[in-house]
Amino acid sequence: MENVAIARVLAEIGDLLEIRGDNPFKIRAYRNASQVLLDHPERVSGLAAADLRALPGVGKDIAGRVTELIQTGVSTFHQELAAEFPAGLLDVLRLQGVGPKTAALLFRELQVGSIDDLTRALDSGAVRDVRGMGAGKEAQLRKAIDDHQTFAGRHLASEVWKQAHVLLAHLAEGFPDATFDLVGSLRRGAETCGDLDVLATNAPVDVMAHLVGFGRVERVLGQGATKSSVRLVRGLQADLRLVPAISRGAALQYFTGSKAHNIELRDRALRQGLTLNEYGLYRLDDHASVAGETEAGIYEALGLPWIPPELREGRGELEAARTGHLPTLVERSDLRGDLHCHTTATDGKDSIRAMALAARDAGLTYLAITDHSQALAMANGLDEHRALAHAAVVRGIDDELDGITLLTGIECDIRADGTMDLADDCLAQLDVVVASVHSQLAQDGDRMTDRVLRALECPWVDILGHPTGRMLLRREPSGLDIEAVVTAAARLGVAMEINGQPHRRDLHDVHARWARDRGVRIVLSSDAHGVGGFDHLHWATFTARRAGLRPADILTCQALPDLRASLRRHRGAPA
DNA sequence: GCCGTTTTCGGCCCGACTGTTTTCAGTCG
Repeated sequence: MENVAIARVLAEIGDLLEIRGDNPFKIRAYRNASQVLLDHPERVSGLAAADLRALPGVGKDIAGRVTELIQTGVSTFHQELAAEFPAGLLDVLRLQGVGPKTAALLFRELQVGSIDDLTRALDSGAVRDVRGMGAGKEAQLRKAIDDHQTFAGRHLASEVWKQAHVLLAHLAEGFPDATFDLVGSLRRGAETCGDLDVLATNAPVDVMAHLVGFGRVERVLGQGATKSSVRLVRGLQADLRLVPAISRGAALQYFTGSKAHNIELRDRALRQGLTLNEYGLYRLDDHASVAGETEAGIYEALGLPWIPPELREGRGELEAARTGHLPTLVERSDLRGDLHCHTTATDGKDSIRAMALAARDAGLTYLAITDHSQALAMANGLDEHRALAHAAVVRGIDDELDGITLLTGIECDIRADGTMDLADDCLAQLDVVVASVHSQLAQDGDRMTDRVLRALECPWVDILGHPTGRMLLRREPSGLDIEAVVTAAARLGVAMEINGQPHRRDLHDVHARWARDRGVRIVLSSDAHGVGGFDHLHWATFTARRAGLRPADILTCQALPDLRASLRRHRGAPA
């Protein structure tokens, strides 16, 4: 059983307990444990009972439920809870403005068990007659159902980033002396965002009216003196918070999150006789302010170094900070080269020369040209003959360029049976080979794993490209057994890619951290298909930072001579 | 239900906005 499946059951237990009105701390315990399993890189079903218990937030009871799930595929506790309420009530719970009390009330008074039931109840006028409801609540529920149908789901971080900067420009135009900071999951470098969070300081209350007047606002969800929410075009919710300048550090900390990180940090504050909110850090006894103007000051007052936002996910970063084990994370400026891009020879939009100059402008000192191989006929993939001719052209252009070195290469398809799409003697004549799966992604897990393991055995494969094949918000990862692949890659000296295309971000941060810990060397790649594509390295860097990677963990942070020597073809398998 | 540099029992993060309730509960982030 996969971790995500176990985590889903635990989370649902939390939801059902909440509708039942159970102990809120018990509900939190199930949700905590769910998140812990989701973040855990190893398959929990393979853990010994003692190791399961050792996971933070997993105690005797939850460990028992997880063990039952692994052994029988179901949890009797979960089934008993689920039998108390219709399954569709959980959809009602997830509507904006509907919490456990409202869901339980609607079920109890009106037998609402699904969103369809709720729609009927609204149409019949029954909802407004329930005590505690009214015409306002009725309208709110109608809007929530409307939004649920139109705007279900999350948004790709790169899309949110674009909208964020248009919004920031609008805000700054109205209030040039104010400071606006992007916070929330976007600042933490997340892959997708549920909403867009902006913090304002040194601004008057009028900034809220200015937000509401923004041309891209479709609907105002709430407007107050310090907090407003709007729905922008494409369904993205934006929240603006206003605090005094003296509280900017505390507010940055607070609104950057994550929730799990903040809860842990507040807990730490309480144990030190302090209380932390978005305005500052205060002593519990006399409410004297201890810190608040800067974010680093908050952490410092709690006896910790400043923690980079990308690490604030409640995955042990506070303990690492306390004991002086925070890594010095890689930065975009540490990247010296890129080993994955495409040109007009296949499905890229720009020439070899244009790509080289763009890479140089992006601060890189080397670039591998890795067009597709013949299996990708749609992309005009290269056969052996064309691949070698293309390499000769790349070498010729390299001779004419200053300030950047071009490497020859290929992104070679891994065929469905695990053989490489180009002959060994062709691959051997190139500087670098990225091996990737592009077809038959729906293969079952065992076949996909065997396929990739076989490809890694090819001695000319230097890098495994976008290992799981996932497309965020579009396509699930393949059934690949990532543990088996990581183990093989470490043994064989094959590097694994963090592909920076905003839809891929593949490897995922949890897997990247795990691969690094097992001795796999990581490569950050743009997979650029045009001169603008080198921006993707920012997203690859975000993922690497979330994984806790340092420059020393990443091959493409090395200068070219060292990089060459580190590639598998020159280094072979580690001893 | 989990957990312990005060604790194996008694805690468990904190504040803003909305709608309806005339003093606050529910929801959200």
